[in-house]
Amino acid sequence: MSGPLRIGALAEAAGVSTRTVRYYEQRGLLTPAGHSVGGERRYDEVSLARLRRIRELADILGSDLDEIGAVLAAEDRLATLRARRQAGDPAPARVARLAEAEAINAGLQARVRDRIARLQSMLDELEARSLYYAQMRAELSASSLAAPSPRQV
Amino acid sequence: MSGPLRIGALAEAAGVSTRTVRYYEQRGLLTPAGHSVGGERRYDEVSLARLRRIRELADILGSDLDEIGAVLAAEDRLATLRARRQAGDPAPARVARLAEAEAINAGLQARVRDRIARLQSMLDELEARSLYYAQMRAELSASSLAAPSPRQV
DNA sequence: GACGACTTTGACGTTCGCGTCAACGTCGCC
DNA sequence: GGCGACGTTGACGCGAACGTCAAAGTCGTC
Repeated sequence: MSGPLRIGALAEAAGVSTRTVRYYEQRGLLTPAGHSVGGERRYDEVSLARLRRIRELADILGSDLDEIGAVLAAEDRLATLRARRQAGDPAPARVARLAEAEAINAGLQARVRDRIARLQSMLDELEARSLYYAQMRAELSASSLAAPSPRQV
Repeated sequence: MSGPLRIGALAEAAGVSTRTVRYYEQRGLLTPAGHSVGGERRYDEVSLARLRRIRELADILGSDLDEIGAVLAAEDRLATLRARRQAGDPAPARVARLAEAEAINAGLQARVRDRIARLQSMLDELEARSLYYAQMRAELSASSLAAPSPRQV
């Protein structure tokens, strides 16, 4: 639908500033789809999707642009591998691409799992205390049944 | 065992620089246990545990000292609630403390669960693709059985 | 072709989380 | 009480991830 975007429109669509867009370009995360004759940056739907993905990753992983860049690079590589797929493709090539894709996917999974594991260990401790609190609560209500209220004795 | 620590010993025991220790103090995360007559910072085992906890949280949550501070504050509050517990304690007071502790614990759990959820959603996608790859691999090996190798035909 | 809205590059400012001097004082052991 | 190791405050430096302002050019419309 919507054609080429100027930087302001792109930025607004993604909820970031134009400065941020330019900074991402400087850091190699987002390249304009093209340029106008006068030299203005032009973007498209793909740019927008990528920019949104960057923000999503920032939300998930934290705003470490280097790490986001690494993840994006991995995802890009997966995309090109997918794009290379064609019907009359020699089997060995397909096997090789599949192997690479699986390796990249495994790498990404490892990154994410590692982070989850750290958080999970913290959550485990919190849940353990939670159980302890539940037990305390049970004991307290039991004792209050034994001696419901000072007045009632 | 070991008595009061000077800043250098504390920092080394925790694997950080003395600058970092002073910065944490400035940010309100770590207060010295006391001071020498001459004005040097003195720390103890509790300080060391806290400093290590700060680094642990940084590892788990990322190095946002404000958030780490918030978590520490919550944990501190839990600690003082625990410390207030005594034998001949009126039941209502115990109930109140328990309720507050459970609320704080729930808040911390919410924070952590939220982060885990984000990461988990990303992991889910990766695992989905992983399954897809496995299927591709199965199909490929099936077709290679049908026509094992070009040479064998 | 003029006008207003938008962009460009460049540069300086800001907040974090420290690293790194500098100039001075403290500790504790001989 | 002297000496070397260590600590104190203060200040500037640094890379990250942008915000902000200036001077100039571009875009599309009237």
